[in-house]
Amino acid sequence: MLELKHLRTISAIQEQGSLVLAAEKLCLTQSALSHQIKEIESRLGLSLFVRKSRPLRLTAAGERLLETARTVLPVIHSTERDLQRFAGGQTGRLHIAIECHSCFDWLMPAINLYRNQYKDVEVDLSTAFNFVPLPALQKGRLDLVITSEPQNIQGIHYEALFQFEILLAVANNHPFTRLDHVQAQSLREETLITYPVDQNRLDIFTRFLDPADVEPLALRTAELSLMMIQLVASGRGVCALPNWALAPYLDGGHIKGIRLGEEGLRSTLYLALREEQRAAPFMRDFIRTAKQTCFKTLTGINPVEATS
Amino acid sequence: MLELKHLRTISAIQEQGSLVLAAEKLCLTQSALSHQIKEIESRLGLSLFVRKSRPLRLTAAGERLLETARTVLPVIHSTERDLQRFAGGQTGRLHIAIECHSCFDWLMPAINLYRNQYKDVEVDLSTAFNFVPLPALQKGRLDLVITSEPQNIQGIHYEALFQFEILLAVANNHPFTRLDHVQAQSLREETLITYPVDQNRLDIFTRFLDPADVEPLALRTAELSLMMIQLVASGRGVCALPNWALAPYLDGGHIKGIRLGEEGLRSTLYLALREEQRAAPFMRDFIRTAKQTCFKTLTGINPVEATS
DNA sequence: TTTAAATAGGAATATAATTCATTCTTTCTC
DNA sequence: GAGAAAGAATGAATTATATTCCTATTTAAA
Repeated sequence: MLELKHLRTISAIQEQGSLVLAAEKLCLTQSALSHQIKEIESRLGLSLFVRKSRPLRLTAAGERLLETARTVLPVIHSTERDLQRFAGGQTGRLHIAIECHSCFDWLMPAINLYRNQYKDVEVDLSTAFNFVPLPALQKGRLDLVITSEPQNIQGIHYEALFQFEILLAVANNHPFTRLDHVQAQSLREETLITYPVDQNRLDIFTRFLDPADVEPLALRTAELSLMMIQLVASGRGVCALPNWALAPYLDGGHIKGIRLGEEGLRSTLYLALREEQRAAPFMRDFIRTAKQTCFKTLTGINPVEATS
Repeated sequence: MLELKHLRTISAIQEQGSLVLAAEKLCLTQSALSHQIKEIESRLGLSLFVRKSRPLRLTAAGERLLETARTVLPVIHSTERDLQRFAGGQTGRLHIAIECHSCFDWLMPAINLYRNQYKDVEVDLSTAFNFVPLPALQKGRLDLVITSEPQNIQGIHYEALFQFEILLAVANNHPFTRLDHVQAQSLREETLITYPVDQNRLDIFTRFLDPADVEPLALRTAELSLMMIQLVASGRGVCALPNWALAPYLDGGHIKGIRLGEEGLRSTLYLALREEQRAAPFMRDFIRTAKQTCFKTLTGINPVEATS
């Protein structure tokens, strides 16, 4: 029934005082406005303007419509502006999922930095999934996934962050400290401490223990890497952590990091995102911020410039 | 660019979760919605929905648009409802002008009564004009004029209220009290008290003194009939007032009302309004209230049922 | 009363929205 | 994982709508 066109018209007429001027402002002919008003008036069954009067006067009903025009049109206008900012990639949404718990260490500072710059990008971080992250990313439920296992999914772009090695953290007085590296079999007699997540999401199982068909003597969980380190330092078990998560505690002298297997358990950490958002400024800037924060936060790691 | 159609569509899709259901709700085909979305998306240069997902998910831009839909659509809807009430004559505007100052006496109670019934009819009363009321009525600047001089103007309808006689109020001890009526010439020696308005708007001049080419000895003005009465009672002049405005004071015994001329200065008071508003409930009810209030407020007057 | 300027209206035109018929996707089920 | 079912996208034709052009009519000012 009512359309924005009518609000724009009544508003212009009221402003300009005549159909001729209003038409000019709206880039239409006087005739168009005349027809338009006649149409809406007959549809509503009332008059919006008092004829036989110049400048055109609004009736009570016309005033009511004008009031609505004055409240609605600015809302529409600012919506259009906002949408254009979305289109220009000036703003957007960042629903982030991490597969790697230790990533909190650098991700949080990165998010905080980024928020200063893009105040109205909605940043949201989730760790507990009841869904697999990469398909969720593809379908737009997520916008960014931090993963060390890129899968070849259509429309997903991976941005390499850095390479790292997963080390086995052991107490300073642990017999392993005399070895150059440990074999999977050696863990049969150890208590393994992990994050409280499914085993198939932990590299130590999927890439080290499972291939050798080894199960540790016992398992226990801890929420934070700091808690794991403390347990390890007091000799209550061993745990697998990325070298950069371990680094700050090695200096303390209570724990040591041992290579897992002859080759070491090496990985690259990636930011996964939808191809279509790759070029958007709000996304590019997040990627840049994330990379910079990694350099600053993590010492002793190997930055990667290449992109897969 | 944006149209209400788009807001209605995005809102329906979000509500129903699919194009098929949304189309049904909007009484359109699924194809229409699909085309519509495609069109606005390409015009904006962004996606509103994430494809490859069911139920359809909004993108960040889509959410922004939905937010606008949720604020704007209810406003539009209530505007449409209000306009339909205008069309049904349930509400409107009453800008009233009176040519007869004494009419305050019954008009004010009438307006107060009416306001209880029609809370959102905007009632406005003006007495001081820089314009002539009847043309202003015709052009919609006024909606109701109370006059005793109907003019034959196209599109104006007159509703007769009551007949009255203008009497000359004189002090109880005035020599005129012995006469059945006074001639215009008799006023040559009197001080005439009037409302402070132009003489050609006062019947005592236009219909009594001017035709006889008589000017009173002196003129003075008073704002309210009560003040005039007090001046008259204390012998400081005479004044012409409608019989009904005079009636309450005649009982007090301080003043008397004398007929002006042999025939008396008789008039009928009319409500003038635009023909097109004649049938509107809010107008009909005002006319009814006005008539009833006249009956109640004014004693000793002659009600008129006929309509010119 | 005349004149200049504005609005109203009819008919033709141009534009835009909708449908129909169909194809392509996604999701669900076995 | 294949097949079925439901939903979404698309192209072309159709329909509906809005706009223009041209002109008649009306209004306000000289």
